[in-house]
Amino acid sequence: MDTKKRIVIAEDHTIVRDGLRSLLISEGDFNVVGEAEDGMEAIRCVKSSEPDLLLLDLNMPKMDGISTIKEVKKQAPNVKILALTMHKDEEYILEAFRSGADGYCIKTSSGEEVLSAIKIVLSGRQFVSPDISDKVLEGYLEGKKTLKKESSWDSLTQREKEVLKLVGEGYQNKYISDYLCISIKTVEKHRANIMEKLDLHNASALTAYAFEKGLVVK
Amino acid sequence: MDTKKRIVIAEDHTIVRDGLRSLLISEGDFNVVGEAEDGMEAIRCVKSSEPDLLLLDLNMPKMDGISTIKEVKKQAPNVKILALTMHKDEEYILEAFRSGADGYCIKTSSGEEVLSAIKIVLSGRQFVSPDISDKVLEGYLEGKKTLKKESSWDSLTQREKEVLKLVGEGYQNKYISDYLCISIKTVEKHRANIMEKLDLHNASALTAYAFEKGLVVK
DNA sequence: GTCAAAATAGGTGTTAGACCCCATATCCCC
DNA sequence: GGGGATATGGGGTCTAACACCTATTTTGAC
Repeated sequence: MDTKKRIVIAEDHTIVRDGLRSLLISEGDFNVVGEAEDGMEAIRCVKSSEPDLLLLDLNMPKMDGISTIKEVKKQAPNVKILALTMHKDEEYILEAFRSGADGYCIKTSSGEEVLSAIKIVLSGRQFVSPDISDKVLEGYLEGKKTLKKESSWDSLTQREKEVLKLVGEGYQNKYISDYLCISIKTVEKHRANIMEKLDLHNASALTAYAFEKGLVVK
Repeated sequence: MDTKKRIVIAEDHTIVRDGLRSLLISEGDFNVVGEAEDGMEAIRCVKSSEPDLLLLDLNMPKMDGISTIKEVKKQAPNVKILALTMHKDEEYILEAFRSGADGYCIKTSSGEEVLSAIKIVLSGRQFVSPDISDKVLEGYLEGKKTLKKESSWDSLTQREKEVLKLVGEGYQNKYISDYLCISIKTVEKHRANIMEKLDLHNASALTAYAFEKGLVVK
């Protein structure tokens, strides 16, 4: 009889997937019973493989990570989900947990950390990368503040998004004020509000954010 | 006596790095003698560890992959370099090879493929992922087209690209000057030169350009 | 060995933007 | 009608960024 825990890996980058598999297998207690390259496939794979745990990269094509979590938990509530993200998506932590994730590792997590995260999650507890646990704790305690941050994008008003897009495209306040037919001071004010909401502090960072959010198309 | 080949892994995502290490070690013929989280560190690490091969992720913070390849090959010409990329940087294949890369794997490569790529490169031959080899061949044949492509981009010097990447990541001149161990005036000068060459006139525009060129990874 | 390009760095300004303060008009919601 | 969010503007200060000037050292090509 095999008491090894059954795991499905959902990760679109083959190299990374192979690396994760090697990591899990070398540990000894795990069996990789399925692999998926996008969210859809992950859902099908969980259905057919009936794993104990799904190791899920949140940044995959065809289906966003949050939706995938929700769908998996709906179809197979007993499958534990450890979310993994290679990018700067700390904002989605709360959303991931609310959607049903049991653990959350980020890009700075070590392989060792992922392994222990898997064990913790399989034991029924929750896991968050130490690097970000403070943030989440804050969020649970304070409630509003981090909730706002997590949905920081949603907290922006239409006008602010409009200004942000123009900033992201490299225009100066003077040009933006002319373009929108408002005072420079108003543009500056919008900018200040955006920066406060997003916790950013210079024009380059704003531009980078606009690109990350897909507000500016390259 | 240990005849295992010495390898340095340069990859900023710890999870991926750990996965790659596990993959290499499980194969049996390789020793991971050093690891780096950005280009600078990779260069230092190659210097001190004297590996047979550098497994180099091209998308890392603080220094672009091409510059890293050039610098490594300059300081240690005998070290083989297998470039690895998680993103859609097929455009840079030619530039990578021209800069001194010995092999090129993309995100769709399997662990197995990376292992065999390493062996091929160590044996003195070149390797390109089958998925893209056609493109490269085309590029070699047509020649000019791929080279001409981005004139203003090509007019930038290596140092300028390096500075541009840091600017694009949202760092200020002061930080950049400290990081590169040069005067803030020099950074300003580079910035001015870049802006003149690209006909851009503020930090946001520079950041936007860096993103468009894929210099900054989101 | 010469010459051009690249990288380095300093001086002296101007200006755009970040960070404070403040006020007003509109709108929607309870 | 009061309260909150939104959009609009103005005051000021201070610093990073930018422009334009100079000059040295290093590097590589010819």
